[in-house]
Amino acid sequence: MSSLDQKFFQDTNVAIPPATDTLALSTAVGTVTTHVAKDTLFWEADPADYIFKVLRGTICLSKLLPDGRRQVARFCHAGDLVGLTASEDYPYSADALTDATTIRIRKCDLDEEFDANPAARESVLAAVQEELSAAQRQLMVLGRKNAVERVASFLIAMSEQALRQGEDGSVVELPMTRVDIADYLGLTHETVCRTLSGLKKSGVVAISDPHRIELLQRDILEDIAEDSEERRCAA
Amino acid sequence: MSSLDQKFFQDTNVAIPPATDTLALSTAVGTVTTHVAKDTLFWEADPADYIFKVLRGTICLSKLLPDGRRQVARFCHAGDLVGLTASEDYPYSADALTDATTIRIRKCDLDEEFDANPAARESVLAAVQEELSAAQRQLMVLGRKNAVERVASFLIAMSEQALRQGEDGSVVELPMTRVDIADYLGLTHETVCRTLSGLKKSGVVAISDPHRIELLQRDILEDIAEDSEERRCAA
DNA sequence: CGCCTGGTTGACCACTATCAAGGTTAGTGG
DNA sequence: CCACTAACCTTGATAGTGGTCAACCAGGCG
Repeated sequence: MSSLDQKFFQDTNVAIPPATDTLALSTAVGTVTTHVAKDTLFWEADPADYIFKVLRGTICLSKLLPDGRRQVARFCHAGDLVGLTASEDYPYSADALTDATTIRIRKCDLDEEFDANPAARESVLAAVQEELSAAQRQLMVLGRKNAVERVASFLIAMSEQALRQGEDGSVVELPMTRVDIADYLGLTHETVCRTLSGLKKSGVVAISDPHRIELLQRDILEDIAEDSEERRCAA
Repeated sequence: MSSLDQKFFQDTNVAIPPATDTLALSTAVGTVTTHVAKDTLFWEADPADYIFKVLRGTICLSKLLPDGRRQVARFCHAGDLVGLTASEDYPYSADALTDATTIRIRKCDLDEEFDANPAARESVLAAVQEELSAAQRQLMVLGRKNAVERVASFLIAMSEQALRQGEDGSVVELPMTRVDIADYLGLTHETVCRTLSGLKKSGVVAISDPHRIELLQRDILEDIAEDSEERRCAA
């Protein structure tokens, strides 16, 4: 087993939450792959021959309607698996938002790995369950929350992601554009801008650079995200 | 192995799609449980000690915000697994919309089954992947589709469900109320009513009974659901 | 330097939520 | 059997949130 092989299934960053950790896997064959920003790893409806494990960078998973409307299903960070699906074809496109490194593994090789190492399937099952759980939380965001609540939920989630990476959760780096955020939150980029400006004006966040947001009052942001009497505070 | 045990992992209805089929499992211990309409199988945040396999009836999975706003994550039918989660607690409540029968199995027993029968985990992984894929499709519905498109998508999905059960897909039985549909589609029940009335007026569907909808022009409904120039046809 | 992409803000308006009323059906008790 | 009640469904009038359209700004790059 080469060191590359090992790497696919080991923790690849500071801290990966247990549920998305594929540590238990051990002998699969993968290829380290680098992507520059705006690279497409694969397109929606392409045959799903490979899965990717993100080592570094941010990957954006999105779907399109025939008329061009776009929905971002997920932003993937170090430790996340991309492209694992039961179907023949990818159900979404995957684009690198930043320069990124992944380990790419053929799906059939993964199946072999599963046969050789049942614990591998266990850890992948846990990862998919966690992904499902996140998708269901996002259903609540898209179905029932208003614009401020959506943006607040997003900022809190990004902050928690930063914390998991060992960073300080009080500052959130946003590798994606306002359009990406809007397509993730089911809003327009204008509404995302306006809402962020509102939060800034009310002192809940500070925005020096568009891609760097400081959470000045995290507790209020959490109240806004979760429901909150306080959600009118930041209009 | 009792016949009850067998039953948990076998096809329990006319036709269950491969991806959600848990046929491969064979020796787990489950208990047949009956529920009357409006029964709650479990509440959001209860300890997730059991999973359920639906044999008959419709189960509604939903989440609440503190202020009472509700989002339905999924309607479960015969063959579906309910309550399978990586977390300690259920991430949603499960209510029976109709009288229903399930097989209930302790999570720890399922884990034992997995150890004894690795193929079991494989089939469960496929089921969870299918569920994830459905959730991601629903993200597009909630994030990017308007009212008519959402309702059309829902009717088509229910029709496909009926087809999988061996029924005629041209008539859709809706066991849920307008409020349930609204909470699933991120709309209000008034908007659901109005939209259905619009589709009825334009001749796309017929609604004799509120819970029985006939798809008179399935092709148009599909066009509306998918994007469509035609989506103005039914306002 | 000029173009292009991305971000921000404003004016206006449409879609859907909200509020309200009335209708229908099923279940319950007299 | 019928009256009463309570869900549930439907439709109408009004209002508000967020979308659309438009303009302008800032930064990066050819």
